[in-house]
Amino acid sequence: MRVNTSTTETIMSEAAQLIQHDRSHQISRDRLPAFPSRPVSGLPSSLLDDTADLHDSFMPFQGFQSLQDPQQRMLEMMRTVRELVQPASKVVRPGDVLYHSGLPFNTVFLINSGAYKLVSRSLDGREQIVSLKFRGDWLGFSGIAYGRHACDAVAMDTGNVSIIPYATLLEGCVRHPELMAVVHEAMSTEIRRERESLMSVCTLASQARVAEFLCAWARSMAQRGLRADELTLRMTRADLGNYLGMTLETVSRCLSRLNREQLIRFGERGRRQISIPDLTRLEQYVISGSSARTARLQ
Amino acid sequence: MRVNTSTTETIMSEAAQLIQHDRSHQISRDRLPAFPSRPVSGLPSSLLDDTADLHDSFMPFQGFQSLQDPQQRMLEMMRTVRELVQPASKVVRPGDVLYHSGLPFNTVFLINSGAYKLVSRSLDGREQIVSLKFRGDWLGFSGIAYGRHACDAVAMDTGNVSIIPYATLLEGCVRHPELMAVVHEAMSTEIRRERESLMSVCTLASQARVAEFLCAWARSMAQRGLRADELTLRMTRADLGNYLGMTLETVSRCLSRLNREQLIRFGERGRRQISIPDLTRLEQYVISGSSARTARLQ
DNA sequence: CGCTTGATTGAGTGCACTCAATCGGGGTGG
DNA sequence: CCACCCCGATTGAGTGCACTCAATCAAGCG
Repeated sequence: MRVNTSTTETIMSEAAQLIQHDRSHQISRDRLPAFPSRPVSGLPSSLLDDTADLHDSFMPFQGFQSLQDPQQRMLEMMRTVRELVQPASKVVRPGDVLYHSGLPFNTVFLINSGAYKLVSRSLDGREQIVSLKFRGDWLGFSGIAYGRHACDAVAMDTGNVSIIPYATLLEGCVRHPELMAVVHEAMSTEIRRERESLMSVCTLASQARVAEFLCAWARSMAQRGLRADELTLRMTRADLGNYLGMTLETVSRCLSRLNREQLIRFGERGRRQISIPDLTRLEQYVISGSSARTARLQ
Repeated sequence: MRVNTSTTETIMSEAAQLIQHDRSHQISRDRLPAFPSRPVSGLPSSLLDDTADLHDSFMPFQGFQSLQDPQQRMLEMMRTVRELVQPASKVVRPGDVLYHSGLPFNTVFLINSGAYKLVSRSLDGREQIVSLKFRGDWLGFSGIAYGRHACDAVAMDTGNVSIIPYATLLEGCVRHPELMAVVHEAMSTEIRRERESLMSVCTLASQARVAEFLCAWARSMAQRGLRADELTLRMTRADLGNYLGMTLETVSRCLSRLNREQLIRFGERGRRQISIPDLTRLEQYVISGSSARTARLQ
């Protein structure tokens, strides 16, 4: 990524920010293979031993961790919230803004349907899409910290969100520990995803980044029980490029190349519709295409 | 990346500015000026009105938001945790690993001193430093989501951490809502910082990225009451490059160039020690050097 | 029909990468 | 003590990927 230092006169090009592939989509951590046991180096073993046996004792709080199917878990989570909080809900249309960066924070949202983008702004006007959110995701957590929202939340499609005043949520958490577990889990998931985005942006070449983005979107859809082989992107190339940390031209070129290489296919209803004939092959491409773009550790 | 300073609303950028800059370090949100009221466009006003009056009612839960001085707030937060959880603590030495990615999650840590890096690994072996943590930061939140840690936490220096079994923390949160507020705030802060990192990587040219990293580190130190004009980086150029999404050679070149341009100065005790004669000037450089690297939105 | 917005593609350039050599400090052993 | 080595850091030379600029095309709309 290179930046261009031109003067500030252009328009809003600040976007470039992000990249990552799955930024806002789930990672299939569940598919994590049995983790190779690795010696815990450099750490007094007592540190880990101290707490190792607590695993069971805290399970009751873990909420939905025990459920295997992620989709089931999500539904369970949403049902829990509906029952314990009984939130109002709201229909949103494309372009609607749920909250603005800088405005006082007092509400979070749980997405029932639709697709949303979170846009951060820097002082000097750069804009960055920092996350994409879908059904089952929460909106607004980043505003807790300083009592003001940290970004804009913009609907990219018609959808529906539950409106949950933060005060109500906190009260619910106090009364119902299982709700607190749900909230913690959701925030933890959000932290994880941001990091995956960062990793994508930092370690993948542009075409692999686009490919991973598509993989992540597909997995995200699959996890929500939707079609994973026919994606309908609800974003312009500019949005995509901003999110992925590259220019819109590069996005376009990468998609064309992926199409040429048969890894994806454009749909009949415009080039925002993308079908993935073989997700495994696309995922394989990401791995093989992951060039060591950045400094190797160690 | 270039930003385009066109008509974009300067209003928000003020706020954004307070937010941004600092990747893994706290931002002083408290300095936020009275926020200019701005019409909330695109959203049915009822949506916001519904909850607007709740602001006061949830203040009691806000914990330390009302305290003005961030450093005071941090101390208050740490005192609260110590009182309500009474955690054990542990000394760590450079290279010690607090937890490994993939291992079962059951403990979080609160940093009393030292510097730590969080390293994520992808399935295909890529490694990425996703975050740097210091006194007052928490370690381990990302493990809540799937019951397994999402990254390695490695000490970069001698330090001390409080060991807090997650079960204990949850129990404490149930009993003491103010502790829950602290935890939520900490997680929210973590989400914010990850996003700031992403924005840096996506929108800044390499040299500005290095400069911003130094600014953030300096602010972070200042906020913790430490010297902000004499930084002692505890990382190799490779670590730095990995964190910033560039090669170690590029990091080296950027630092040399910043030194040549008098924006920084190398210390006597090696080139990992960096002094910043004029932080404001360095911050100015970041802003002016932020070219529109990526697709502009809209 | 012209205008606008989004997407694609081409041509050319430059920034950040790769490869590689050199330098310096800290530790070890002859 | 010095020679040696290893590791981290710096610097140079050259290359290539992703950027900028720009033209073209398609679709939607007044």
